[in-house]
Formats: sequence, structure tokens, C-alpha cells
Amino acid sequence: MSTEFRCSCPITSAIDMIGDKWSLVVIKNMLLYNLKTFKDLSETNEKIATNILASRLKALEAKGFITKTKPANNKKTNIYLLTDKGLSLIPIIIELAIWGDTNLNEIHTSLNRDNPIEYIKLNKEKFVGVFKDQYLEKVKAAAV
Amino acid sequence: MSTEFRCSCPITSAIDMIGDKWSLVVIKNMLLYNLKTFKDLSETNEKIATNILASRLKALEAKGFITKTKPANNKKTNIYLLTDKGLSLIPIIIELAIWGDTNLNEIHTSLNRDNPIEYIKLNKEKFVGVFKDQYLEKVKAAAV
DNA sequence: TTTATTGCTTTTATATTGCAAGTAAAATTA
DNA sequence: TAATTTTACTTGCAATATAAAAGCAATAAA
Repeated sequence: MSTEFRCSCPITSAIDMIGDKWSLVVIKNMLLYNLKTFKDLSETNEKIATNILASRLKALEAKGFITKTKPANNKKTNIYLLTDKGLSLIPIIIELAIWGDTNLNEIHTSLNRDNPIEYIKLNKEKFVGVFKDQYLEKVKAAAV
Repeated sequence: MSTEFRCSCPITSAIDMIGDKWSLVVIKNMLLYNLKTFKDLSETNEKIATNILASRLKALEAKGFITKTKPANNKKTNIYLLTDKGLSLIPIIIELAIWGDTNLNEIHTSLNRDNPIEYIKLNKEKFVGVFKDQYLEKVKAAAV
């Protein structure tokens, strides 16, 4: 499943890389809810089919956005973690969050406000770093 | 072709709205290259099929991102223009541009550098406004 | 009046996605 | 130790989306 690029435009190429229906959703769930296993990621609100999740995780690993490792004490469960390249998508995810939050309230009866998006809006640049650090900290804490 | 939302997450919902393969590409070409007609939009580097372009323009109009008007002096050609809602996608497009520019240089032999992306990076917030004003000015100038 | 262009639609083909079921290995329970 | 459950997938098939090509009506230009 190699990425085909439609042309040399960086915007179109970015969409070719991560603009499918599921890739950013999987990465968002890893980032915001610290989900790490196949099971965790298959049980989210989006209700991704297991075959799609499997293919997406494989593609994301091949593209360098996530790593797949089996911990020493557990030979069954794979742990999926975001790489630096995966974390580099945070600004895009933040803009999608802000856009969705400001534009979809009328369409949705109730938007999920688990995350303090209004607060994020006040200082976007800062929150790119905050989300990144938060994620890396949780990964580190869980590794102990 | 009504949008189905997978869940109430604003990020996932934003992807449900504009996360298909073509919508943001069409909007980008309207915004950056000031393309306004069916023919213009069908002749871009991305080589969109005409049936896909027609269905995407219809969907974007239904969702309020663009308007379709026939000018008084020309009964043949339709003019497609971005609305304020369409322009509200600029921050997302900018982040995609920055990400693509910084991450895809190794993959592409040559990325299209028509747009001064390095310069944009220095002051993102400013350029959201710059792109918007630039677009509206061109639209205004063409209307004279 | 012929010819070309625009803005599509239709048709056919291919690719992607979704759903249900199955499988194999590891872990848990009896 | 055997049976059961859990995890992480894979497989098959139907449904949907996308692509390529051709067709067509309504202007507009020659």
C-alpha cells in the first residue's frame, strides 16, 4: 500500500499522505486519549472496522508515523506509539479541532467537549508543545 | 450526498466534512491560484476527473463553502467563489502546506515552491488574514 | 450555419471500505 | 492439563466511491 502522489504540490501531497478517512482519526485517538493497543483503538466512538484498523496501522507504521513494539512481559499485545513524525501532525489536528468546534455546533446536537478547545484557541502555538509533551510524558510514565 | 458523522468528536467531524480526497484540493486551487470556472478547476496538476469535480462542487455548494453564479455578460460559464465558511478553512490548508513542505522533500524529487511557504511559517496567524484578503481582493478586482 | 467550448451526465471499470466470520497464538480459568 | 477467552489480526463478499471515457445540451464564436 504505497502512497501515490497526484502532483508535486505540498498541500495535495500532504492530503495524499494522511488525508484518508481514518489515519488522522487513529492518530488523534493515540494522542488525545493515549490509546496504545489494537483493542483500545478498535473500541473508540468512531467504530472503525478491525480490517481497516489493521491496514491503517500497517500503513502508518510503514510511513513512519507510529511504531509497533511487543513489550517483554506480554508477548500478545502490541503497543503502538507515535513517533516524532506522528507528533508533527499535531498542528493539523489542532486546526481541525478548532474548525470543527467553531463550525459544527449547529449541525451536531452535541459536540464532545472533553478537550478544552476554547482554551486551546487562545494560544495555539503553545498547545502544539503542550500536547506533544503531554503525550511523551504519558508514554514515559507507562514505561516505568 | 449528505455528510454522515461518525461521532460527536469535532476533529472526526471536521474530517467527515472536508476530509475526502478532493474537497480541500479544490478549495486550495480556488484560494491560491484564484481559479473560478469548471474548466480552470478541471485543468489543475491534480488531474481531477470531470464527474468527480462536478459532484465535489455540488457538495461544496450544498455545505456552504462555495457559491455558484452566472455572470450577467456570460450565460455559459459558471463562476465558483469561496464563501466566508470556505475561507475559514485557510488555517487548515496552511498547516497542511507547512507539514507537506517540511516532511515531503525527501519523498518528492521536486516540490512545487510557487508559494513562499518558508515565509508563511514565520508568521502563520498573519498569513491566514493575508490569504483571505488576497482572495477577496482578487475577487473584487475581477468583478469590476 | 457550422464549429468549438463549457459544464456537465452517463456508462463502464476499478479501487476502497464495511461487515461478518474465521484463525492462530497467548493468556486465563476450571 | 484442558477448555475457554482475549488479542490481533486475515479472509471473503457486498456495498460504496472513484476513475476514465464517451456523450450531450446549451451557449458562443467564426
